[in-house]
Amino acid sequence: MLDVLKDYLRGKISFTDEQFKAIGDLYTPKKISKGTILLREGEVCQHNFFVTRGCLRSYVVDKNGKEHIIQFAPENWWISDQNSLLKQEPAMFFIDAIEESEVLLSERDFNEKFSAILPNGGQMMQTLFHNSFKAMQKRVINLLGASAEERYLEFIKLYPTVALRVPQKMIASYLGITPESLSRIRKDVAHQ
Amino acid sequence: MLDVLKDYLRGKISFTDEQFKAIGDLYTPKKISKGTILLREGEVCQHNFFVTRGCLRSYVVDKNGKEHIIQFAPENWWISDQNSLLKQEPAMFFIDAIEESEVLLSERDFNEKFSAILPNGGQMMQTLFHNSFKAMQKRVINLLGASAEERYLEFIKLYPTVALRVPQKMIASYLGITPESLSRIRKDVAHQ
DNA sequence: CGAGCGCTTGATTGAGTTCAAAAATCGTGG
DNA sequence: CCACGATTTTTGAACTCAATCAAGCGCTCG
Repeated sequence: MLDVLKDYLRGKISFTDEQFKAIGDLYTPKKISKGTILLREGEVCQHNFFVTRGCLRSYVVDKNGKEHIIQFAPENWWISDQNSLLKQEPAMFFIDAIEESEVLLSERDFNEKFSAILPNGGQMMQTLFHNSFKAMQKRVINLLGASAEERYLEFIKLYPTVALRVPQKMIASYLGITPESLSRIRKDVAHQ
Repeated sequence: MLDVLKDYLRGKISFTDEQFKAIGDLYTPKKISKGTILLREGEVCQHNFFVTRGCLRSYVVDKNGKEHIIQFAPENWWISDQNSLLKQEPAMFFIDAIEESEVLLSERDFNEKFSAILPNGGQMMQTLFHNSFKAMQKRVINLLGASAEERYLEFIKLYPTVALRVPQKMIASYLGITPESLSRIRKDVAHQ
């Protein structure tokens, strides 16, 4: 499982085998069976998850019991409730596995330890965080201005692999529409 | 104008008068007249703006020419295109003044200089950034799950002062609805 | 003081929801 | 490996919330 992480990091930052060994020690590998809930709303998040196989998601449950998916995390993505993890506040959302998955989990102090091993490690983590922020901004812009169909097309452009392996009702939940609407949109799109 | 910043910082971090003097030197005060555009989509953002008087906003213009407001920044708020500023990439949005305003503008290297003056300065800036991220997440959740009326009520709870001084069509633009709809929602809300 | 902008109100339209039921797919145990 | 039950997806019909189009009112500011 660590080799997935190694390949991922190669694209972001340079490091020696020794350094990577030290980084590997910051992670605990774990198999997660489909459906397992790793974090519940209200709990304090203790881990950051790097997904090496399968797929996780984060989501909220609204007052009517409806799920709204915030993020999908397939291979090479990380996921957690950043705010809860860093400030040790109650989490805003749930995290669970939507496929049989394998993750590398890291602790709250990961960032400091990572920076101690790799001088630009802090820089890199910050960049990743900025990217998340930018993605979230784009999503707001999309929700404000684009139709359901446009948002769907945007989604499959952005997450082509996720779009194929995830149940449609979850994509609908991510887009903020009903599964019925997504089904109809897909029919329209197929007939151009 | 610097005393507004001083009061603001007092609530976040402790510092001596000397330190504050050094911080003040990182900022350039500027009067901005209503309607002035400080950043355009596609430009590279060079400044972070801390608002000491008036109100700025950031917004995108979609393919149909419609504006969608991302953020309001009244007194004691900062605003910029973080991503553009830090990575020197083209900005995603516009920033302009919706009232006669006064701002303190800081350069790209502000964070390092600020950290050099105040040991926990970097920590503080990071916390502010995390808060922005959390706010953006909440907005996504709201857009996914709440009705226009619920979003409006949420808005006036979160920005009671902004709700009173900003034109309604801009609030509508922030909420992702038309001015007509907002007008009707307000009528409904008034009659309970 | 008039032109233009912002807000309101009304009538109509339309995108997406809800409810219901059938069709397709998945997963599990025998 | 098949069969059966459960879940997911599709389809249809009625409905609803918000958008669009259009007109009128009231400011303000030039």
